[in-house]
Amino acid sequence: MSPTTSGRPAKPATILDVAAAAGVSRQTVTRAMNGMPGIRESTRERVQELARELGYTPSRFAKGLVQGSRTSVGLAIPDLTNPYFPAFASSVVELATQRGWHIVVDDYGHGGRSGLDAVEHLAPHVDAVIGYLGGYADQAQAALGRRPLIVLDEIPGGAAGGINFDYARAGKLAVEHLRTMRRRSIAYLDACESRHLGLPPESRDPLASSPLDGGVPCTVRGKAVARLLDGTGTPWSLLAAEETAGAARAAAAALLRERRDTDGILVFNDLMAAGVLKAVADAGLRVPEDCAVVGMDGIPLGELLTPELSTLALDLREVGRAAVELLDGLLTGAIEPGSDASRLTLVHQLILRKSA
Amino acid sequence: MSPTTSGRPAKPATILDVAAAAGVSRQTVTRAMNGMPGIRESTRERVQELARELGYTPSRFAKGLVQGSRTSVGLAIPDLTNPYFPAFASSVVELATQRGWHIVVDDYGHGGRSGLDAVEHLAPHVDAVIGYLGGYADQAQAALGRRPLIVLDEIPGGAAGGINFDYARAGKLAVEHLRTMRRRSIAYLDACESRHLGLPPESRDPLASSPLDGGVPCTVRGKAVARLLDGTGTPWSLLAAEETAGAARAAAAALLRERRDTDGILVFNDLMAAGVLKAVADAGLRVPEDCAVVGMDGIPLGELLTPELSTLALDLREVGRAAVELLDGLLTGAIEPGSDASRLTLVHQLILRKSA
DNA sequence: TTTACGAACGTGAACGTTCACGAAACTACT
DNA sequence: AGTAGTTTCGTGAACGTTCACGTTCGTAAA
Repeated sequence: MSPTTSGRPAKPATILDVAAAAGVSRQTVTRAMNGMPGIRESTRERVQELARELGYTPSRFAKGLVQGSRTSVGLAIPDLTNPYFPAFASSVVELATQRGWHIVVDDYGHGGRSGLDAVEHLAPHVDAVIGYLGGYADQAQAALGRRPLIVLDEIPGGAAGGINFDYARAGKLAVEHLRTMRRRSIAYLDACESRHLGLPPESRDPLASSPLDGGVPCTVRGKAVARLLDGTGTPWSLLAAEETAGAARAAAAALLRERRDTDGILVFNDLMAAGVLKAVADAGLRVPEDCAVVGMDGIPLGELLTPELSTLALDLREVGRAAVELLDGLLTGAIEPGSDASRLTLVHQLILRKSA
Repeated sequence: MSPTTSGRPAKPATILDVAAAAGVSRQTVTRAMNGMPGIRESTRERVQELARELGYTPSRFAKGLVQGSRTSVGLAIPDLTNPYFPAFASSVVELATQRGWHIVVDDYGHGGRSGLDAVEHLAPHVDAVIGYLGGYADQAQAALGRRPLIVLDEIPGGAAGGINFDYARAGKLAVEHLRTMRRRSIAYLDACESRHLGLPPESRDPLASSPLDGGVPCTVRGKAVARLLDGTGTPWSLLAAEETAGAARAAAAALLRERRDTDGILVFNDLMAAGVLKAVADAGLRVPEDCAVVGMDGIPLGELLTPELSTLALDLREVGRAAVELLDGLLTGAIEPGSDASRLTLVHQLILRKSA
């Protein structure tokens, strides 16, 4: 038996319904519901009881209209299926909740949507956006008007704030380590998702999607790694795959068939590296003896793989913290949009486990 | 250079500011912004341009107040760090977005918060909630009043709708398979997080947290498995660990030290099973020859482990779809809250890969 | 010229809440 | 009893938008 007497789902009860039922005024109901002073305790209880019975829920619209917006923040995520993003999102949600913010999430990985689609979907409902937008940041900031936008990875000029990663430094750590290990034939497996290029899908370089030596890497981190590997003077292979473990596994399998001497693979991210680990095992090779594998991201999953994945790790909770604090500064006015203080660069740490 | 002339961040522009700037009325601005008919095309463009320059964003509160609530749905998640939940959330977000809904997410896994805390945090901002609440469902439904609540796993009577899983059937599949494999000494590793008990933390049974044979399993699926294993007549071990791979690894390590003959382990979920896989390898045993491992959930991660994890798999996208469609039915009135149509039971499928 | 009519645009009202006041009732002290 | 102070409660206004009308203007048919 439900506590409500009946099921007349017509109109939701308003504050006036409660006031009438209790024989008091709007304001008294407000005081009762919001724990405000200036009301007799017995009255408060009576009103609250009545409100419960009537199924009264204060309209968030009316409340927001008069009180101004409590902060509700959009979170644009390319793909919740890649453990990197939930790890990041978890940190953001935790810190946002601590501040009393609300997170409205959009995973734009399905249905051919872009980061811009996500922001446009989010825009009418939020006061700010944090997100991995894959190159649409300028247009996204335009869609948000004055409301702050925190872009992660590959910040263009237009966004209010953002966080970058130093891929040159990260790549250097990995490449130097692989050379210390005396690896002579290194490969880099890049991602070929168009969103990393920051251009609409149709304009991406088809060569970069080819399984082997597809011209130029299409991602920022790929470009950084390519520069480093070019600098070593030794030959190296470039390949690209979709940003999934399965696609990476297939691409690495092809690589190991065609370039038998490959003895070290640096991978775009940890999820893809997990696939590469599988491919090396499939080929009957040992990791790291026959072929070392280094991932990028630092997701917890890496420790569960066999062999445990060596990786260029980001402190994911720190990334989330930085994003939230940057946004906080922007919202309170402590940080000027577009200023130096609104940009931040985080660095990777080379974590050597078993795979390299 | 920003398109806006200056930086007077005082008050955000309203529809009246735009109307004044354009020399027209509120209503004309409304028509221009919302693609309504009855306005000259040249006027529409002029108003839109002006709105952009003034940084005008329609107040979602005022709009919501007059138009009524478009559906914004809360999603309460125990722990985004467990790949199961992002996989589920990804499906929910995708389908919700297709319907024009918005998802407000709360990960209550940190800071000692409960599923009820999450719902209470969400309640003032959403029209419905979907979530894994771990036993607080009745109180959560009370906090939501008339608004629909879809509870996953362990539905009590109070919630408007919910999805259950048939653990008896699932456990049967696993136990029968282990017995077919001639496993003589089976262990079940349960989770000991209090939220699975549906009781506040302080009231959980301390015995169940002990590493070995800690009395009675504290989760619903643990109870179902215990019943099945008791039915086999053969001895079996019960242990419990926190719901992380690391804790599961430690618990399984202890088990393998103290019960050397253990040759089959059924695990609460896939994440914990990943830890168990590690523990078995740590102990110098082979999977599945020396000790078989079966997980539960069916997360994609399982395929990346070595050996690949056999598991009682749910179709996670299907779980999300069911939740969204149930909520849809509740919101449109097609489904009566609490009716038979509002409850749903999904079944696991035994996927045999390499670990059993 | 009148009439009719549609296109383009404007105005009062309403949505449900809180804020800033003011009014009333009750208490305590002279 | 009179007065001051405090507690409890009520009322007009405002928040920014859309809805349901009205009004104005121009054009074409009568």
